[in-house]
Amino acid sequence: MAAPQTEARLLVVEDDPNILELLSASLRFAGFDVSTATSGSAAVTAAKDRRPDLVVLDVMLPDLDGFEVIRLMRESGTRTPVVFLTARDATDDKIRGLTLGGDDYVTKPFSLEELTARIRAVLRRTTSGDRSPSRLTFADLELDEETHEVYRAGQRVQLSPTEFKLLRYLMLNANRVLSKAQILDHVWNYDFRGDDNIVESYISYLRRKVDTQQPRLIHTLRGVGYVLRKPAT
Amino acid sequence: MAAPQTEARLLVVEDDPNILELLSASLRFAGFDVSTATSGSAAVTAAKDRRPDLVVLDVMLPDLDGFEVIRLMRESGTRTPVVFLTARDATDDKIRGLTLGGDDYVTKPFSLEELTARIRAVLRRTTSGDRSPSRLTFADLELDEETHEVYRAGQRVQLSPTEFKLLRYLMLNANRVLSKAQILDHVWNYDFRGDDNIVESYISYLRRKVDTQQPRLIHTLRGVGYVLRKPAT
DNA sequence: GCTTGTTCTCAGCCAGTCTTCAGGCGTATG
DNA sequence: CATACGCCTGAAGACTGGCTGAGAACAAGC
Repeated sequence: MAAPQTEARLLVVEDDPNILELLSASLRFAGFDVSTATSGSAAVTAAKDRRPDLVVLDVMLPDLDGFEVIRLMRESGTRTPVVFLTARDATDDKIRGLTLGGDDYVTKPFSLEELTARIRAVLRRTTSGDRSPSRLTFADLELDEETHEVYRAGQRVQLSPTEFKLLRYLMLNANRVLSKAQILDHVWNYDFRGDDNIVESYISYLRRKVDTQQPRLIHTLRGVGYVLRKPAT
Repeated sequence: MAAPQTEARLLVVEDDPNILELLSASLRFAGFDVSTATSGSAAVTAAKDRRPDLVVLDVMLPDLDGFEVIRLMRESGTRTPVVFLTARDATDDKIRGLTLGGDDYVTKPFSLEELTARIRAVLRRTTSGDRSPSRLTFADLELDEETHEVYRAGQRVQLSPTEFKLLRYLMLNANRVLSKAQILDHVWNYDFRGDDNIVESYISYLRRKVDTQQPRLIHTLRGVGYVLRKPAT
């Protein structure tokens, strides 16, 4: 994935080895410079040593919880932004107010699209003083990551959350062929256990909503995948 | 086969001796430097010792499964890309997330063409940052491995998946005479039990689609095989 | 609670694709 | 020159991948 924030340094803190592997593999592949820690105390040390631009932090850790980790990091003067990973139910008071400091959180199970979008958004806010585009464009398609508004040829189009995530993923990877497996891996939650056909369904929905007019932008490559691109290239 | 990634070092991990033999022989012939392992634990050791550029890894192994192998390899710091071999049906839990780190998978039974194409694609993506050509050319033939687009003399030509694989195989082996048996072995799935005649059929289809104009590039050597080459040689 | 929108599954359908078969043609060989 | 063999190709039928409508399952808001 051609992430705009290429080379930003992330510290990923997560004790479940499977999820840690999932995260670090995909964030690295997305162009981030990733280091990892599997406990709260290791995280505090790593943050001091490596000075990451952003921390991805599971709130449930074996030793300290995520909020403790942040407090310790802040006490040593670091003002690193954080994206928290929390369980679905966590209506915890603690989660509240997280977004106040420019931080954000994502609930498990998340999709990688979701997480990387949040990371990008937080980095956008905190680095380079707010002055970066939250708007993706491709041909006459426009997608605003902040407001979740989508326009085709200037016309506003209403998308459901999944449709939006799928379109964003296609736009971030415009002109790149994406297999159904890749789309499933990135756009759907990591615990989704269904078949490929759901991708076909959502591609179908998207086409109906954003690709009814010429020129067609969403193309099927039979046996290979889908690609967003201008025809006749 | 004149693979672009000649000399890349592969580690092939597969417990079925027949398939292992098939794979290592043909990948060696394709120009890769191949070492092998027949169990998960042997694979981990071999990866540490030999530092391959890519691992071809059966997910069904007698001792550890493929995912365990990867995790152990990653824990010892290796960031080697992987192409997994999986059973067709395996919509299995585990298969999800495989494409996240730039890795890929091929379902059994595959064709060798399929597998080497995936290996090349993964190496292309992971080594030397993405911008290497996915385009094969021979004379006025162009074939894009990523988008599956084919041009003859600048004209776009539509090919079916099998036609595409056959042409790619011919192009990768331009100027080399290929017997029908060879073509069958490389382009068709290894469990294909059919007649040579299907190769003739597909050569015929290909000629109709990409070889209608002068100079003719696909030549028959009666009793021997086929060859892609410029005439008057 | 109910309503509304959304997610996901399922099954039917269609176009395109794969595979087989058989007849015809050309070339090599006696 | 006759024959056999290899190759080419049209036709036909089976099969498959992808698209979509219908609806069940679920969640969110009222």
